[in-house]
Amino acid sequence: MSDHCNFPQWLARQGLRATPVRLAVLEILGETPRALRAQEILEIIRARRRVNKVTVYRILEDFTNRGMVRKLALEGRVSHFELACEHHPPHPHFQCHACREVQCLEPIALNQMWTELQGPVGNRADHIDIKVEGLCHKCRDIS
Amino acid sequence: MSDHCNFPQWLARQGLRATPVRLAVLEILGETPRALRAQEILEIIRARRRVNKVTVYRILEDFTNRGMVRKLALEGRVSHFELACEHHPPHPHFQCHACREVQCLEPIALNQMWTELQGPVGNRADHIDIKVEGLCHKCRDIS
DNA sequence: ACTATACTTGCAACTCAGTTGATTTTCGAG
DNA sequence: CTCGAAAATCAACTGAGTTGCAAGTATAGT
Repeated sequence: MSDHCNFPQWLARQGLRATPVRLAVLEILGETPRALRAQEILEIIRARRRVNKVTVYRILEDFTNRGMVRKLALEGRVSHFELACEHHPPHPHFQCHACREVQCLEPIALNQMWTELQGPVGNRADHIDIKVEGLCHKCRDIS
Repeated sequence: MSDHCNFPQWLARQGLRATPVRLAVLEILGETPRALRAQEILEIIRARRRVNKVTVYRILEDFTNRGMVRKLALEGRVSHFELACEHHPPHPHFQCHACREVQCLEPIALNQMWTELQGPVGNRADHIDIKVEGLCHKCRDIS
């Protein structure tokens, strides 16, 4: 995904220290072409170093609040995360109901839908999430 | 919402007994013009009669599997539910980030987006979910 | 360097929506 | 009535995510 981003610099601009765990979270999200669950991120980091899950959850929460990462509510209990850097603007997602993986789709013109969707007069829309469910090509080949 | 539906008949067609709790779940979802959390449904039923939460969760799960109810994954841990009867076709949702209530928006032409969004070649899209986040008119008035 | 301070991580215990399995109750056909 | 299936209940569990606090680590000021 966005290997274009300079993560240490990004952290510095946010007034955050470039600690190993924070860098690992950003790198993992940057390397993976799909949205990841917190637990997946945790496991990938643990393949390299010892980390406590609380640290990862707190970093993800912090990044989300700062708008560095987007937290997606795509299915029941688990959240998915993806980079929210300049090279990875908001876009629709595709979740396979077999493998549960979340692919990122190409961004589409949201502004247009925006006005159509505002609903009850007086509501202020801040954000649109589009999720497509189906069967991905990998799972389709298997079955 | 859909007071048009004959719930006992609907249950019969599904081969289910029209028990008080099942009817209550359908009536509550039918009366409320927004998607409800399982816990809200539970509390509303409990205002009328004694029920175990497991019963409500199992009924909601069963209805969801039968396609009588749609289960929405709109935010972290809690699911929202809404009737999926003929008078309540799929549609976008609006969630207020202040009161967390979920309003139902008017259905829009999904078929058109469908083809645009399929993403990687070979993926089969079965369903589209659109969620708008923002501030509802009620919360807007308060602030 | 040296300490004070703030920032970061770790640990253990907790929360809470939702689930499981086994048991009891209720209902409807015969 | 009564027997078997469907439905509801109970208690105990699951697991992603949280909380509070202690311990460790980096940074600024002297």
